[in-house]
Amino acid sequence: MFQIDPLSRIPVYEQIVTQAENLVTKDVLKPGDPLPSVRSLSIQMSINPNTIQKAYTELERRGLLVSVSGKGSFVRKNLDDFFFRLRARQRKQFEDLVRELQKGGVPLSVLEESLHAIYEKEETLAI
Amino acid sequence: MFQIDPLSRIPVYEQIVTQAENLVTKDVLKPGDPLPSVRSLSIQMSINPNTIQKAYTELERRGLLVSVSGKGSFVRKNLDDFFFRLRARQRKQFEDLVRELQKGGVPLSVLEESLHAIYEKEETLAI
DNA sequence: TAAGCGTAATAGTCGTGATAGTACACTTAA
DNA sequence: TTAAGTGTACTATCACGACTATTACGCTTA
Repeated sequence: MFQIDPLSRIPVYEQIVTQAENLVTKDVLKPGDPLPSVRSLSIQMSINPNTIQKAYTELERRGLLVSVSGKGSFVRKNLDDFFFRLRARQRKQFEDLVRELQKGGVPLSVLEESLHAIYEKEETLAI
Repeated sequence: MFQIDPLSRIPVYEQIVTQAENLVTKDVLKPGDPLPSVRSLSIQMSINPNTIQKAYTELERRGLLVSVSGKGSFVRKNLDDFFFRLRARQRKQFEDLVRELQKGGVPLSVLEESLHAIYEKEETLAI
């Protein structure tokens, strides 16, 4: 379900969070769907339960899932708020980097080229 | 010379490296120019000498400056290699993020808009 | 009742960033 | 020659975040 790179400089819990967000975005995980339990994921991926829990706690904070003691964790029914804030975070991340690169003297044309080169093949279906 | 934010999640030495790169890019620091000594910068900015040295070592590794024992640190005469690798790093940084956002379902149009909104006022003079 | 669930708490390991202090070899100017 | 300033090296210490290890509690369900 999740592909984790333990050698990455990106924390494991953050990798899980991002991948869960992508699965929901792609509609692979649908509202109401159960997520793997903390323990089962922990065993399956050889990751400490605390790390899984940290990811789930963050996902709940972001409005992607709801956790119920004794039952499990489920994708939230109403994802409007989650999607709204996700898009805001993504846009800010992009804009922060672009501003940095602009400060570093990178011309607009270079970024435009890279952008289109990446998107050229698989055009995303607009909102 | 450098504006450091000690509260940033970005390491101090990395802030120095980036700002030095920007100064060279903007031609504020020219080939042959001396950089402040490790000690003077350390005192002036109330930063440990080791942190300054770490930044200078990285800048030398990146081909921006040359350090001479007993004399000082100077902006390298031939910056071709430095600029080439800097541009490659910047482009990779941008492309990595764009690919992540594409995975996250962000449509091209949104990134295009953000990109142009940031660059619209101050159009960089192309290479 | 027993198994599985989320949750909480504590303690320990590890790597990195930063600090503090000392020391050495070199260059330059007095 | 001497003194000051330079880059460089080294060790030790601290703080923090990510991660691990372990135990425990209360809940739900078959």
